[in-house]
Amino acid sequence: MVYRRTHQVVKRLAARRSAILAAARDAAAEGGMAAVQIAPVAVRANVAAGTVYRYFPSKAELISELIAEVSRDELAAIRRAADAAPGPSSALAAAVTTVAVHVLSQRKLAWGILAEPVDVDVSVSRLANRREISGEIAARIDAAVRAGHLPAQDTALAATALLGALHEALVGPLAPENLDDPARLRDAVQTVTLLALRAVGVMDARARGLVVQAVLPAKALVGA
Amino acid sequence: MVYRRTHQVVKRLAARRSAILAAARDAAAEGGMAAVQIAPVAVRANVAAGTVYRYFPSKAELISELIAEVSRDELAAIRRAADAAPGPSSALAAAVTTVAVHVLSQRKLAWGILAEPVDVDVSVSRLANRREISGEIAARIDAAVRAGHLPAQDTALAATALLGALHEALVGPLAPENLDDPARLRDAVQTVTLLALRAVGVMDARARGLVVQAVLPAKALVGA
DNA sequence: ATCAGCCCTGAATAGTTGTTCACTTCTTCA
DNA sequence: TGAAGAAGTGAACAACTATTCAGGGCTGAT
Repeated sequence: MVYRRTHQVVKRLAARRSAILAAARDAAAEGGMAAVQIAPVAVRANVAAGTVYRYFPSKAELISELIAEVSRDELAAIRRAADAAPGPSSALAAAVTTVAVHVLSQRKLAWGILAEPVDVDVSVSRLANRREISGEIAARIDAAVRAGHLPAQDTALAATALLGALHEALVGPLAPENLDDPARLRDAVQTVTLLALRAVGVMDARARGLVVQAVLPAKALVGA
Repeated sequence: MVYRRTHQVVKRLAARRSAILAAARDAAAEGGMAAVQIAPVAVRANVAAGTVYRYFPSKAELISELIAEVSRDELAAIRRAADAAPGPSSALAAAVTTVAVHVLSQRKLAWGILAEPVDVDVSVSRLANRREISGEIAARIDAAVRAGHLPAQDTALAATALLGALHEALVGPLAPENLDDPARLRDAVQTVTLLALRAVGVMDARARGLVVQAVLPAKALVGA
């Protein structure tokens, strides 16, 4: 053989792969999953349509990786926030707030990742990622239950319901309008977090305190 | 003119229109909105593809009417259940339970109507219908607030969050599996209703009582 | 410098599905 | 019964996009 991949080439290939993924992400953030089409993505990434297929075997695979990437980031943020909290209830509040803030910071992208149309192959991948996030929330609820802060309950169902409430209230089509205004945004996050905590059984008064605690550190993320 | 529509013909036309809508509804119930394609719907309705266009100017229009029809039924059911309740809190509980039961009785259809892909024209219609249902729930929350049963809150946001929680927990991809089993189904409805009531500020103990009250009459609907 | 082998290109292909329309069939009424 | 007009048909058309592939260009060892 008279050709072998040089380190430089390997790096360029990796960069190109990232560029394609980033282009897909941008497209999704702008126009939802429907806007993630091979030709436009290729243009954004400065490659030809055919090149995309040298990096991803199919569009479904590309979208799956995109979803996995975004979900990974979100899960890590949730864990970080929750682990930094002083107790199980605070951790739950922090987790919920983190989801709310994340989802708000990229509404269109979140919508695409969470709910928009996709074919079956993608659904499988998406489902796995959502399960992980839901599982994380469920674990936090469970911890609070075991600590005696919450009544016993079906934590998996509760976690799913909480995520549904957050998503619908914040990024769904019925979500409030002016969420670009930081003050409104904070209000929305607080309101929804309060609802979520009460839903799993935190007393109203206590919930209000937890919300305030949780929203403070989360503010830093809003810019991100 | 030597031709005028006879009463019989008018009736036949109306029947055909209904048949097409029903075919679309069936298709959606079986395979989601993606399965609502002109050709298959036409076959189900025993007409040719072209005939569909004599009754609906476009696919978007057909789907919009389908959504409107289903939403109208749901809204009526919610109002009926809530109005029959003895007080504002019971009414809210009844409304929530009704949504839960309805959504469960036609999961695929509900999913399609609520969340699945559709083009812009349809989104507008869908949005209007969801707004109505959300508004109805908001009104019920508001009534309970005014009666002093609940803390003051952003009722519109709360209503949206509740609907999101219900949908995600009951028909979303993370929903529990064996909801065909009636016992499980009732458990799920109860659990989710409890979460919803607590979310808006009903005390745990009182919420449990309301749930039991609300689920009894709603049982009748499950078969429907 | 040279050439084997890989990467990239983008026009062509193929599959899907909404929509149209020339034609047929049916309904009404003189 | 016959003609006017409406309703129904379904094959053809059109638009959109994922995917392919034959050929051009670049990279790296000799």
